[in-house]
Amino acid sequence: MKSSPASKTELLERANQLAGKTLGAIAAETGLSLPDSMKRAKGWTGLLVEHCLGACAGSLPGPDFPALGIELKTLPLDHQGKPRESTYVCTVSPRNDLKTAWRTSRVRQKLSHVLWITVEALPDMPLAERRIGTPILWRPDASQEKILKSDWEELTDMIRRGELDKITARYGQYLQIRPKARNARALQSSAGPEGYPDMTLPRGYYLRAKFTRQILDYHP
Amino acid sequence: MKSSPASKTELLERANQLAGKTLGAIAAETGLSLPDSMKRAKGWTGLLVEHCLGACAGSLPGPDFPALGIELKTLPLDHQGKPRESTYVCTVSPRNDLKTAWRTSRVRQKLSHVLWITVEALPDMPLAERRIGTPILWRPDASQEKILKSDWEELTDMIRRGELDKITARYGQYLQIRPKARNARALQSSAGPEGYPDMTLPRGYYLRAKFTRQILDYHP
DNA sequence: GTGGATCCATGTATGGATCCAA
DNA sequence: TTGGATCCATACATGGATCCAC
Repeated sequence: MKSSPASKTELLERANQLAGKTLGAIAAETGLSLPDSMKRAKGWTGLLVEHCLGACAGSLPGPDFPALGIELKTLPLDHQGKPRESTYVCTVSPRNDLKTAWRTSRVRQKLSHVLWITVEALPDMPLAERRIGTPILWRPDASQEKILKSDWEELTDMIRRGELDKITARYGQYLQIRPKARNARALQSSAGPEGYPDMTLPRGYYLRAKFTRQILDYHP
Repeated sequence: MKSSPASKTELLERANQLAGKTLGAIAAETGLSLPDSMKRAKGWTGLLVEHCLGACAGSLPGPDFPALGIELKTLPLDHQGKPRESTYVCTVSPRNDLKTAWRTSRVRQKLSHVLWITVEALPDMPLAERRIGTPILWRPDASQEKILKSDWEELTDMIRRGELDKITARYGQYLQIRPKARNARALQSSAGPEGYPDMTLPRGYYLRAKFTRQILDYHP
């Protein structure tokens, strides 16, 4: 693990040094072993990139680069350079989310400043050959934030009305809520219609792929 | 792991079957491997006995035998048959402890009905040769509970006044508070003088050896 | 395409206690 | 003797995401 970058400039330098390299080459440099596939190592690329850039791995709940206020996200791309997957943002924490407004929400904090690291993710391409792309340092513009805020408020209102279990991934234009758990039987403490405790499936906030595609389109 | 005992009678039968056996013999029967010493396996005897009696290992926060409302504790004895160590009860949780009274406290719940399993624990005796003693099913009598309550209330009042960091193991006649952490640098969330969050060393409630000795004296 | 389901790593928290220096 | 320090196992929470049936 490298030390934390001292500045935005240093962070971008490191990220640019990764651009164009294959995961196999990076793994070899860092001494990490390459898994056979992502099936059993879904977060592997993210951990590898965190390691290379000196992010504070697994430290909660701040951004990956606390001194810079920047969050790191890897983004898997298809053969057209479009995102293949939605992007996980953070967990849904019904009690805490109801206590705050959009301005101070964890979703907004996480998304206020993001370093996107794109990675080739074609299903038939061996992991070792997949290449890192050009890094994108992004902040939401006014129109993007407006819609994110609207989505978040719609979802939070449903939670407030005790309708968490009615929320499906179909709500939200850019931001959606989907399961985020070990499996469908996992339960976490929640809040019922009138604030009473309840157990529900753990969920997370995700960015739809069509939204991250828009980000890429503005940073070609 | 055996199934849970269905009744107090069945639990006592199982405990009596362990009495007189050595840890080596029991480990062999259960297929568990005996550690070289307790230095690196401090809770080993407790886990072994839980296994043999069918306790719900590690399930929180109820008693070891939920259906019976009975807590299991092993008690290491010296060459005179006296307790060698204090007995851990439960962790100190400042916020929760302040919300409750003695009647509903976790300390009282844990101690309301205990099955004590004594074990020889002479320092020079090899682990494999140490023998389990006669089980003791115990409930605190009125005078014991009076003092436990008094100790708990004294300690809880100190926590309420924000004096958790001033509490040493010297307070309390039967019940004391001592560190319970990975090491002295470990920190956990606490509550400051006016309810503000604070970080302190994790601590636990313990029964002094002189108290458990009293229990043994009444059940010779 | 994508909504619902799932997988790994890691850090804490809790439950089982005993160690050891003064 | 014992107050303060420490050790192991296991479960849960969170952060990293991708899988895959429909």
